[in-house]
Amino acid sequence: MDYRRTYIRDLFSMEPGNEVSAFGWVKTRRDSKGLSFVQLSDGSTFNDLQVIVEAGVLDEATLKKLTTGACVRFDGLIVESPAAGQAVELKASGVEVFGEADPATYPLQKKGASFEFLREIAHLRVRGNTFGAVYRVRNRLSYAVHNFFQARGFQYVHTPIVTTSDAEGAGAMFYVSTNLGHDEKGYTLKNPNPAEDFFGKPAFLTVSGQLEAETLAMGLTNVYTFGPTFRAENSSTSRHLAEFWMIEPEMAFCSLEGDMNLAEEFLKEVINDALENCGADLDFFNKRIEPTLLETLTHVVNSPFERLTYTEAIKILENSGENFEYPVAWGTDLQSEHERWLTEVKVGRPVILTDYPKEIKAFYMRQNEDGKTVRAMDVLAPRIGEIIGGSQREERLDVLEARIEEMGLPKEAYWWYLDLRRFGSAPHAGFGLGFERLIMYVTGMKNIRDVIPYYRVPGNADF
RNA sequence: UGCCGCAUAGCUCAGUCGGUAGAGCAGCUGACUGUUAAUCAGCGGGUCAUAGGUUCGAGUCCUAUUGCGGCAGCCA
Repeated sequence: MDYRRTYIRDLFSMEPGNEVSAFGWVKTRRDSKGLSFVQLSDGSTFNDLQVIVEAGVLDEATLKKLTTGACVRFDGLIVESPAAGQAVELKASGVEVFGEADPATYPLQKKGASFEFLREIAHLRVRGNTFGAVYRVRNRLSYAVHNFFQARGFQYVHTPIVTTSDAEGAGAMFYVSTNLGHDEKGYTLKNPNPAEDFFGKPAFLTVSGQLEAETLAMGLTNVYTFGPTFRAENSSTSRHLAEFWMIEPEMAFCSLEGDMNLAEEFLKEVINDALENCGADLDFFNKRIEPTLLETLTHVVNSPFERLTYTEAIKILENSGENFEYPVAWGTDLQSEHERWLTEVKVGRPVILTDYPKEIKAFYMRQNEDGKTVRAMDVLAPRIGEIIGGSQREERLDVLEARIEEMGLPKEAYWWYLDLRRFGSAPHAGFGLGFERLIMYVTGMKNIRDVIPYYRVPGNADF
């Protein structure tokens, strides 16, 4: 056996008459007098291969092993299908069963399992229609992300996953330590002093690669990261994970306008890539998960994003006549209900909001001339809310230092970040995009736990 | 972290006024010569999340705990 085999995806385009072998897992078997139909999947495409087993080809004992979940190789002939539903099928001449799956205990069935139940068997859910499709789209989008940036001369950079800088300010962090003992009572801290721990100081899992990506952009010009990120927030919602994948481009010689252009181009291109390359999967999502999916995605690809300043958005919300649970007022952050109304009701497609009050945004965002707002942008999308957050960065040393002091942040910790402004500072901008939220948007899946193979949330890190 | 909801067969669920457990699917046995969420007939399958309480009697009412989910905050 060799990895060079014909995937089931490729068998569908073969001429009838070809002698082939098909490897995969049995989805279902339907018996009729004289012949059996086996649906076989190898995950290479949404559609299953229909295998015809005529009476007498296999002995009764072998046929009985072809149950849902069993792993097999069928040998046979590609033939035109006489029935509707598929153009070609495999007429079996022989089979090898690699692994049986006891039907009495195999937990997957062909019908009606809830996503909540499937999360408990996350190691098997990939074999179902929905999760096979989710993971294929996830793969294609990953590829499209790299294509997008590489085609524009952006260099892929790897920022650290373990960091001793707790200064990003993007959220609660996981502590990293080797200072762990284990005895019959359980786990204990061996030494409470971080100075004697592995790194000689407290260390954490990264919450963002942005600050490090900025250093790399100040030398490589246009860069991007695409890697895992960790947030220890106790947030249990359908759109938060403790471990998620983030895409963070950073561009030298770029303003907020350029940043917005990149964000819009990016979303349109990768969504269009999925439309062109994951057709069967997206058809399934459109049929079974989110009935407006294809319409929405096509609309997003073909129409310009609405761009509003924060101040304009506040005015629109104040005049909306809507009875919001939380009041709208300049200077406070928009609530989920406000963002949803803007993007879902008012505009009906993605909205980019810019120039937020400096008090509700991070220290590194570039201050506007008015002294009140900063060059920040959020891209809001219907169904999922905030999908991108970005800004033009403050490149002026004095302004940045003043802001750090104003916010009471430890200036010493930012010595290397401030060096970027001391030596060859450049106007620059970037954004962060949660990859799982992008997948939710493209697939229509409602819960972020269902677009990553193994999800981590407060209280759950199984598998 | 706060608020709300849910927990009954392997899965998805019903269970009326508090009166002693039901269906579909899955599984098993069989029928059927083209099925594709196959169909048809039959069979087996339950500590009603856990622990207390109220009651003659609790799946049903009350309390606590655990698990899961939704929303909010935080954000991506």
